[in-house]
Amino acid sequence: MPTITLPNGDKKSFDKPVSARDVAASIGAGLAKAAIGAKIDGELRDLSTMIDKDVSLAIITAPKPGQAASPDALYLMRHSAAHVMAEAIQDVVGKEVLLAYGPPTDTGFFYDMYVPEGKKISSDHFDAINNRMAEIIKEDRAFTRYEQPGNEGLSRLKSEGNKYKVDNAERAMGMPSSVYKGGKPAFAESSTSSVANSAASSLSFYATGTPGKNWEDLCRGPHVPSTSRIGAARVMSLASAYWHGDENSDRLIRVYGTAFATQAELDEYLRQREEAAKRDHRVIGKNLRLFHIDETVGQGLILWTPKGSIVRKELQTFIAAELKKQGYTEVFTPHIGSLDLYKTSGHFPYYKDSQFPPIIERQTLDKLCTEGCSCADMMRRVEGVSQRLADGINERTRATTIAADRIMADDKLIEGFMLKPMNCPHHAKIFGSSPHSYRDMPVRLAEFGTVYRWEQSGELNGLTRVRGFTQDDAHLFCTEEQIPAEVQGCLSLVKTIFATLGMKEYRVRVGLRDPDSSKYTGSAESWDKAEAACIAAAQSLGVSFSKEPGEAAFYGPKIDFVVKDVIGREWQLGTVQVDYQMGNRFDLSYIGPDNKPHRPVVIHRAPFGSMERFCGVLIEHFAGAFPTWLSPEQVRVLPISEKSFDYADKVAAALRAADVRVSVDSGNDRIQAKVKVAADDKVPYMLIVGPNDEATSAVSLRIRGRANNLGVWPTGEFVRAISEEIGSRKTDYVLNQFIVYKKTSGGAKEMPL
RNA sequence: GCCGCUGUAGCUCAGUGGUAGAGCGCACCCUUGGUAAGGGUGAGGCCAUGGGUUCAAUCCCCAUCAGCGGCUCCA
Repeated sequence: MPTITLPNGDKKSFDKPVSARDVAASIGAGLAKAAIGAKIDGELRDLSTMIDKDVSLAIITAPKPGQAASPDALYLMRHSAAHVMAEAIQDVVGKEVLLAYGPPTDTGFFYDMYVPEGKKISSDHFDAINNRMAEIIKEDRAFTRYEQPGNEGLSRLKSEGNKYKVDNAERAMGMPSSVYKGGKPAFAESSTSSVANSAASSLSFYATGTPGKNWEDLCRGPHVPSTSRIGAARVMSLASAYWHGDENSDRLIRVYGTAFATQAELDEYLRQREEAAKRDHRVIGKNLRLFHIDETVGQGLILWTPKGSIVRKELQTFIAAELKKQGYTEVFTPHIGSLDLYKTSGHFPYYKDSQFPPIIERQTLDKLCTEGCSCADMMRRVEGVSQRLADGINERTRATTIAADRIMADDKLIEGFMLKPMNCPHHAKIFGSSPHSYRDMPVRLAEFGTVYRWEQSGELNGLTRVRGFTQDDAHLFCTEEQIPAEVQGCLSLVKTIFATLGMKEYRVRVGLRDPDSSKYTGSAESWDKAEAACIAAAQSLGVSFSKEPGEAAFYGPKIDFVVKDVIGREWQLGTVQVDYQMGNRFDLSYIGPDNKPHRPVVIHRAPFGSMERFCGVLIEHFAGAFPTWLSPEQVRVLPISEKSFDYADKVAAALRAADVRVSVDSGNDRIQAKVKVAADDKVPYMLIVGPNDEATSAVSLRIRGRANNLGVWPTGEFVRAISEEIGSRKTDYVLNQFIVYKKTSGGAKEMPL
């Protein structure tokens, strides 16, 4: 006698077990028709799932025309599409392809498969696979679930000779894998891949059609009722992946695909991908000559060309001005620091894998050579030192105070320098170089500081993942009471800058400590206060934020910024981190009202991450069409013919005098070609000048992407308007002024209001 | 770092076991023009680097480097 509670609170009672489909039908024929799955007590299940006890139930429906599919609906469709794709691949490429693991993802799904020697999947197969998928979807075969007792199912899988499925089954049944020998945690532990319920005394299979007759797969489900409910699906790309993500294990082919409720949505998704590809900052950066990466200089090292340098510098000037308003003081520090410094800070040897190796002093090198120390010896020595220091630091981090000199005295075998991986040690030394009273706090030291990190070569990517980058860094040395206000200040800075750049959508993640872990330094009481401050600050922003326990650094809670660009992609930028540890490591203090020394808390903050990444994100956000104040070239004057070159120069000189970045296209192309080129170069304003304009001391205005051939406007007025737009970092100001001008005046000779 | 794909003119890309082509860009000439490409001529390449196979390699094989797509990683 199950009683079923619906999402609106209604209850329905039945006198015998019913399927979710039956419940949908009892509510309405329309709902039953639209239903593709069910959420039973919060868990996504097949529509055919039988219900024999009291539960809460939500029917998952295919979206109505024009409506977006729910995440649950997409999940069902994509998980089902993975089966369809796998079947299609086995039809097209061969049954020898062994299936491993095929879950849905955020944007689609993939299926990892083992392709035996002699067989190959390539993009040449995509058309055939897509066609076969379309056929299967059209055949509208039912996804039919059936269960087999665990041992029976297992021996069946073993007889089929697919060790990957055997492994999945064994894991699902809570058994140690008899086939996978790797040491890494299994991906099969995630809920999407488990093929049985937690009890797992039986295994579930899904036939795409009739069991024993049609294609089948070991699978936990759930699925849509039948293949036609998938809507539209498509194979997207190939990549390699390892079994269990373990590089010592079998190499599998990962075939990516995606599915949507309708072909129109799939087409739209593909269109968006094209749009995103067009915005690729690496492509735009090359076309617009914004930056250059030269393999002779080194991977992941950015050469900022003149145009890109303007964008970066303008951005930096803007951020610096905001920092000044907030009471920051600017400092400069060198790009390297001695190893001792990083032993104190813990960077060496803690993070040695993500840093460039030490720069050894000539004296030390000479000494080592004289001793007959080979490179291998030296590496071992560095490793040995590293290990001992790491062990020592590990032990000591539990103590509330670590005397810097104790760590520094630990080992003098290796002396030298490191390219700095962070700016904080230098800043801590600046703070520590003079006495501080509580009356001076907080001390806010800001630096656009360049740091170097050893990113794995496969991670490097344009401007967004590099080995040398300049952080918009600052360290706020403050009292514990000042934490909330300082964190708040960091967030308001971010808000101002995002607002100016038109990045309206962003969210923050507040990383909190894992309550069950003891790896954190500092007292529970301090943590509570700092976490509360971070949460309160995030709340006050008025944007969405999430609390993420376990995501804090070991030395304090943090706030991460994730910004959404105009086409909806998210980018992780910078962080604000509260640090209780650094004051101890560097033995920093300020004198409190009690005339005794106190430890300052340090807030690290680089809200935009790095200038490199932020510029990369901005290039994609604006698709290279920067607002006027950021544009490398703000105005291009296009003379109609040689006759107007002198006048064009005069116009350009007037703009230049007003600090506008302007150039003159004095090529001998026709005006059409000059307009085309200026548009390709994404110059915000084109001033077309010919004899007519010269006669009236005017310019013919054309605005990038907004309006063509706006007609004439007095030169002086344009200079005034664009100066206003640039000075206030606005967009559209010139256009708006022009519209006002056109409305209120009859022609070019009159002045606008 | 691992796997796969790629590397030909400044850029985007064709192409061939007998040492190379297009379009754009660049230079020059004609054209002197009114809002998204006027016409012509020309310069420009050790075909990523190093080995090998071959009478002969840009092409086939191996290695290296770099880029791309993934995986893993990101204090």
